[in-house]
Amino acid sequence: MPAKVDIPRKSIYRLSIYQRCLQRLRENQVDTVSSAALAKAAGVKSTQLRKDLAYFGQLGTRGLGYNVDALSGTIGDVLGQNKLQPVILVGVGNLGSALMRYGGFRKEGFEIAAAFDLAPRKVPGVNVPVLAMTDMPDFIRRQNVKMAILSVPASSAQSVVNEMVQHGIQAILNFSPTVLDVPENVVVNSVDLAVELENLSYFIR
Amino acid sequence: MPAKVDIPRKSIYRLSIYQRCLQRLRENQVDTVSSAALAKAAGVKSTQLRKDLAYFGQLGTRGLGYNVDALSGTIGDVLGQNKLQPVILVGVGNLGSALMRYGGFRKEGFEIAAAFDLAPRKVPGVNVPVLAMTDMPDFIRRQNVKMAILSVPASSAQSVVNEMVQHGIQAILNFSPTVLDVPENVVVNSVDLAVELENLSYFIR
DNA sequence: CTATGTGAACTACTTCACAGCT
DNA sequence: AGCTGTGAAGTAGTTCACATAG
Repeated sequence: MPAKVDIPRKSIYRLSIYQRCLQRLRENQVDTVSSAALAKAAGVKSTQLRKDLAYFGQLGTRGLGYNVDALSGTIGDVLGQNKLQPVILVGVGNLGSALMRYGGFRKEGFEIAAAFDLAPRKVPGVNVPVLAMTDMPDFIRRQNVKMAILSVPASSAQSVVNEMVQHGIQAILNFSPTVLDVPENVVVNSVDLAVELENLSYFIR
Repeated sequence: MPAKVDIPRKSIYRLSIYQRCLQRLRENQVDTVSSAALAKAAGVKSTQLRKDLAYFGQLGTRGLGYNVDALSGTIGDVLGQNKLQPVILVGVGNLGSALMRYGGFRKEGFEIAAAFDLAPRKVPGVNVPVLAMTDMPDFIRRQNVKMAILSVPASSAQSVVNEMVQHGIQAILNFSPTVLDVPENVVVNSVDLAVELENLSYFIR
């Protein structure tokens, strides 16, 4: 795989969007698509799409466009979708249990291998074990889990993160409304609902 | 209020973070804070914080720092937090009902005024009316609602958006995994769980 | 003639360096 | 002396313009 260092994070985000559009094309038996058409579906400019894809080699055919299957496969490799990636979820509250019930992850190559909570109890209708927080370190090591979804209250987020990271978690999707402090080699994406709403609120007059 | 046109969107996001940190300072009876200290808490560089704040005037005192109450008030004004902003939520599934139960919105100045679903039924433990989709247009107009949270399946997202926008919604927080097409004057922030995970997946080796 | 790939130009954002108040 | 505010410099990301391949 090519060097990851100087590919913009925003390009990576867009690859996911392209991938979704390609999936739809595939379902519709389309086998070739131009940058213009795919860009339209993804809501970006065609030059941007071509730049994004060019980071990963010459993926298209001049005069013709991109092969849907091949492009989708390449993007899947880049995003690590092509092998099921185990993820743990920590904090089985309102949001946590809703996320456990959300089926969309598996389709995109992720599997919630287990959930953890201080007061573990089964989430109805979901086939994921809910374990005690004290079982987390062991689970991470044994199953070699690298990714975690964090949906605990803000007050305990940092301490949970410290423990996760210490036992091998390298990437965290954070839903707690707080700024997390992590080592250089750990990636955090934060989804902060209040921040998103406030941002919208600013842009309405 | 000053012209919104050339203030970077990222600055607005950061204002929300600063606001949270200020709130904590306020709880601890701190009344003055330096850009260095606040920036540290927010996880940004102090120059960036000062630039962000400078868009809204001279808010600090040279040699001293920023008054916590005053700064928090100004940011609240900018973000429209100082009057309770009504929001509707459309799509009362797993995620939708979890969002309804999430208490954090009100604290930040937002109130879920009503929720809408094709098959409306009360969400236990929440004091928000759940109404039929057909009631939405009227509700938006009568209550003059400008903001919406969208948590419907991808397949119906665009048509719901079209209807919302037609009746006056100006800002949408979108949880559906799809690209929305909206008029120029409508703002959309999308939170796409699969995209966030894929992005993390890319950055772990 | 069509559509990709890409250096060059441009735009947006961040950081620096330091002037200006208190 | 201490800390903010800000033009200037630097960096990152986007768009343009066009050479290149089918």
